[in-house]
Amino acid sequence: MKYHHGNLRSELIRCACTLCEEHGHDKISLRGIAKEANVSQTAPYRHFETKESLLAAVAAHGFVEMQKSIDKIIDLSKTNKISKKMLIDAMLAYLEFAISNNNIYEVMFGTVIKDFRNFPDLHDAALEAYSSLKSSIKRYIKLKNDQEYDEKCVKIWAFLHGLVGLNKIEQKLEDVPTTDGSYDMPIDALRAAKNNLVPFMNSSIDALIKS
Amino acid sequence: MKYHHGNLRSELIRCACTLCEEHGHDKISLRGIAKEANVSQTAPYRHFETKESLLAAVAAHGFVEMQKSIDKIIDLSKTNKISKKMLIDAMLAYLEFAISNNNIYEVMFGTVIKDFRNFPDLHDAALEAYSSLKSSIKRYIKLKNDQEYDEKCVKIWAFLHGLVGLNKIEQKLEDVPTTDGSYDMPIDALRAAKNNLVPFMNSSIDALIKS
DNA sequence: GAATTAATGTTTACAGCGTAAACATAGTAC
DNA sequence: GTACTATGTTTACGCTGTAAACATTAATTC
Repeated sequence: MKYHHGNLRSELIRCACTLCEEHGHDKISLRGIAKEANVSQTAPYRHFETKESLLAAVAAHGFVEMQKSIDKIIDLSKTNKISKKMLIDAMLAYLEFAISNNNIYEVMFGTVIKDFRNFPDLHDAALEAYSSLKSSIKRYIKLKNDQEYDEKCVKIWAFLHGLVGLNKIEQKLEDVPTTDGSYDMPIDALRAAKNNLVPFMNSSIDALIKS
Repeated sequence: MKYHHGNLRSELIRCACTLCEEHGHDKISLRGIAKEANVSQTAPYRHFETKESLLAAVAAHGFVEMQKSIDKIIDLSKTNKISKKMLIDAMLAYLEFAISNNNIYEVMFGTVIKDFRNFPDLHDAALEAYSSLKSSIKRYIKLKNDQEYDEKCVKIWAFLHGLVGLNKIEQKLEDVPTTDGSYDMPIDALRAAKNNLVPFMNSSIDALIKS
């Protein structure tokens, strides 16, 4: 094994992403990540000031990947109108990413990273995500002014982000018969929503945009 | 100082709530909580199996308090119809609680507690919160069947929960002029929403209920 | 009411953590 | 080739969650 790794920085991010998604950010250690990358325990400190800083890189990577998976549906380089189906599909892609990258989504939106201003890459990636949501809506519907687009963006993003959160809750409450023997209402309700996600999203998004 | 504390369990929960809200769940230690309660470092283990278990008690307490602050607006012991203003006020109370008890809300809805099934009190308190939201909506509007109420509940709860999440994001992106010198769009949008929260909520909740 | 047991406290101990400091090696600039 | 810088390793420290052994008090049994 040679003394210098050569590409340790990106290797650490890669390992951190893998381990984070597998075990959750609160269950992984810098030491574990270093071991995974086959370097000494303190090697990461040549590339990241703190653990938070490495997790910020994980979060930034997450925003970029999320963007990519949405871009597969809506080509952001174009400006032509998009259909409602396409918009809904993009929102579904958001949910799909959030749920199948649960633990990384947690790093992106949770309390691990206190202040994005300390991590310009992350800050930029997060803003990029917002502005692409906005331009999608602009291509879907004609509204009065920029402020109105922002308002719809906030409503829709909040709704999507909230659904992700509720999905996590569902998993925590899962499958416990209540004292009277029946199952829990919120779980059934969430399941029903998930099983009919397309019509569920269709009605909600439409309502929010027109509200 | 006497050897036995007498009421250590509830005192620990109280201290944990205070410290958690002040510093965040990831910045507090069992040892610190024990010190705050003037007992030895391992005394908490006579009342809580793990740190997670103590935080579960904090979360359960949070759900109960949240409920209380909503009950101040909607008296759950009654069943008469409620006005739209009252419903909106209850939602605002939810947001108010979530934001002014930021760090405890994080414990209630975050990833700290993996599985509510391990903590029956917490599990019950969380279900209670859902069912009171549902009964509020039932008293506000007449819908076809129970399933329809559940669907609206999920939509509204997701929306509220998402707004709380976005509010946290706003704080993390705060006040950074972008490269072209202007300020960030999502922040402005979120601020605008907060400054006009009542009409913002009015239109959104209405749209979701009717969607 | 004394003896036994259970509940609840303390002390000690351990491995794992983030990270600081000192040192080692390898690549780069002159 | 020599100095400098970047990037790696070793060692060390104080803090953490928590297990185990021990101490004290309260409750139960006879």
